[in-house]
Amino acid sequence: MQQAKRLNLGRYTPALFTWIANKLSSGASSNYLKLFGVGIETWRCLVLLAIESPVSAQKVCRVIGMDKASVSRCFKRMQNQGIISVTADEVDGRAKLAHLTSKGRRLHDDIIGLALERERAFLAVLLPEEQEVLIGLLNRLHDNLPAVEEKTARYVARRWKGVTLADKA
Amino acid sequence: MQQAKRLNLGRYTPALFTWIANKLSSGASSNYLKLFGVGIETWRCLVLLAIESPVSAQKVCRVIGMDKASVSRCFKRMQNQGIISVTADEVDGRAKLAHLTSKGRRLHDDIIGLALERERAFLAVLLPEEQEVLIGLLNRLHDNLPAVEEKTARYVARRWKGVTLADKA
DNA sequence: CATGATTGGTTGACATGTCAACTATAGTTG
DNA sequence: CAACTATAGTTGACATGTCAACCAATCATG
Repeated sequence: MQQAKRLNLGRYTPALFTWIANKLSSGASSNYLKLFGVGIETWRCLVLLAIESPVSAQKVCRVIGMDKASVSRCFKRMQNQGIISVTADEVDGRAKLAHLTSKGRRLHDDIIGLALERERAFLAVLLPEEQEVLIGLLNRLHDNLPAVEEKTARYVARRWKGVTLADKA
Repeated sequence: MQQAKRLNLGRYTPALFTWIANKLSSGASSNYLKLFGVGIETWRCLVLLAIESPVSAQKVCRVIGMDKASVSRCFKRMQNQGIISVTADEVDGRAKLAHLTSKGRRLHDDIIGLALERERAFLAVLLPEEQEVLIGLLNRLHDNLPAVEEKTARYVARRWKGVTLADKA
């Protein structure tokens, strides 16, 4: 069985996604840091807090796809900066609830203008219909991510069954 | 002038890109680390080395979009692991050239099967025509990234001219 | 050819992202 | 209710990604 020997970089979608996302995120992060003193993590939490406050760390993880370790550390930082206040959940003793403060609200309202401007610039090369197509494709691909890991695990089990790192060293 | 107060997360493309790319990359990285003892950075360099060897660090930066600091450290690691050998460029005394070793070639050929399997699983929810549309859109968006930073800089200069962090603290 | 600007690469510092181990509380079930 | 399991959050460790400062070699120009 002949195996493909090289990737075509211009058509290898994981690389394209990584490249685009990294440049977008790091550009955003460095702008937010310079102008507002907060990074992209805080901004992501702010986005959800502006939609729903109070909110638990858990919910942030589920909705924005951040790791719970990131959210935990980010909440602590935001609390120190006065962007959120934290209370215990009265129903569930394990959970903590983050409440957006007025300072946090102002910060959100400052950043959102820049965030939307960046998105406009990013999508400017696409026609409105193409933007709709893109959003639809992205959402379907996003929903498919769990299946990618499942299929990978099955493939690895088949193809590399019993092979360990030492065998290849 | 009324400003949008919240983002619609399901339609905010920077978030969708970040989410998809992070999950794809970290899933790939953890698989490559477990099975082959190398991370996603090494794999990215390997991809280019399989297409073109020898290659300079500079070229890797340009083609794959990695930062030169990452490439520099990655090359050093790969050299220690015997995946590449490094020679001086005879034409340009500053440049170093990375040559894929036979061990590196075997590693590449092992990983590419898994990488392609992951891409297949990822794209499985799209029809072939949709995959073509996606690739086209991604390439156009990718080419537009420099313009995003330029436009952002102009917007910041207009909107936040002379405002410093201290003013907002 | 001398000088200054540019380019390839290295390094330190730090932001971001992930995993795994751990604690504490909730829920489930015999 | 006791034992088990699941869930929310914290923390340490480390992979990845970026920037800025720096060195050395090259290039461009007067």
